[in-house]
Amino acid sequence: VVTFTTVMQVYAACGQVDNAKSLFEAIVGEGLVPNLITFNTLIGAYSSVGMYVEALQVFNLLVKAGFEPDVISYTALMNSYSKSGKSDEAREVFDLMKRRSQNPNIVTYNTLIDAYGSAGRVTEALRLLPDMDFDDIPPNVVTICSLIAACGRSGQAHKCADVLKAANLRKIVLNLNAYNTAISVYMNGGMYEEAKELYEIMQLRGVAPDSITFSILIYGASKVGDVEEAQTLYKEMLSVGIEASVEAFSALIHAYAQQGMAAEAHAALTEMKQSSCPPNVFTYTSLIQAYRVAGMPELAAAVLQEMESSGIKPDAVACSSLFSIFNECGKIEKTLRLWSKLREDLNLNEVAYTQLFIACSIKKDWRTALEIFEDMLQAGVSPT
RNA sequence: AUACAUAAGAU
Repeated sequence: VVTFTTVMQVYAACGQVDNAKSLFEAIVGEGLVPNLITFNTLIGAYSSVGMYVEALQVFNLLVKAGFEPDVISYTALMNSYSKSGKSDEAREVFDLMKRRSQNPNIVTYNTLIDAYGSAGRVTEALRLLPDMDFDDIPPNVVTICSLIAACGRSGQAHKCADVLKAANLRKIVLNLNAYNTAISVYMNGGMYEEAKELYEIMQLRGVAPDSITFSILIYGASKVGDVEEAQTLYKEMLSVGIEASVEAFSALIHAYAQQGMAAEAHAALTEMKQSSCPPNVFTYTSLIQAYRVAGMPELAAAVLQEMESSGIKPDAVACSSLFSIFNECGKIEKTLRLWSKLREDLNLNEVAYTQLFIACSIKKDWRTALEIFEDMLQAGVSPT
């Protein structure tokens, strides 16, 4: 059973939920008896992809098999709700476990905080800090990082300061991820000064920035249209001995794109290939954007060819970008052709679908619009 | 052997 459970965990770790489930069934088929850890592993597999219905089924199965759910069972179930934005349901499980006198631990609290945070409910998330103190469960760096991220998701970057203060007060040492998250939240909230200040502070505290830190700073500069600053930061990164990365290059290309500096964007792409930093879908999406802003839709379309030849599949964002370019220059057929080509193995999002509807409405092709609409509903994308 | 956070691209 231990062996099987270990393998299940491997499937879960690579998001292969179906295989994890099959393995569970195989265990039972072999006449073996799954133990509590086996059940918990399967709940965890479902929870990581937000399949809360299935997670709950396994939870109930566990009880039916005569086990008492432990703190991990409850926490994993909470996480399945959290991942689908169902913070109230996560809270219910939390309350339930308390009523059954199972004590929440730090992970349980962090999961609940993240459930609120993912749902954009920072206030509720922050309110849990005193509860943790009351329960004698000191918050840790994960707690802080979740709260910081929550500030960003709810568009309240200014509340980050409170979280950082709370961390200081409790002598919680922030790690690189926590700093990066906070800097990024400040950047996205337009609080450039605070972001820069935190960048200084992290170094004072002995946390060395990495290429992600610099990418965040570069994106921040590109956000305010400061290409020079973006370039300076990029050079600074290299000068402190941090290797160029896809992330940093992509950030730089994004900065060029915002200004329609297509030549520079393309030059950066060439350079990254030479420095053995293979471009990813983020890089290409920014490059497409560069051509778009520069008013060169043909070259934007050509990026798609290059993606194909380098084996990078366009995702929903890349497609929506291309769709809107085609729509803008009246190449409606191209939009629809790309869709029919990719519809089999691509999950579009609401932005991409909207561009498809725009294409149909320009063409007054209501039949196709309806077809796309049905496709959208089947894909589980709800209209906005 | 099982549960938690962690930047960036399109409208």
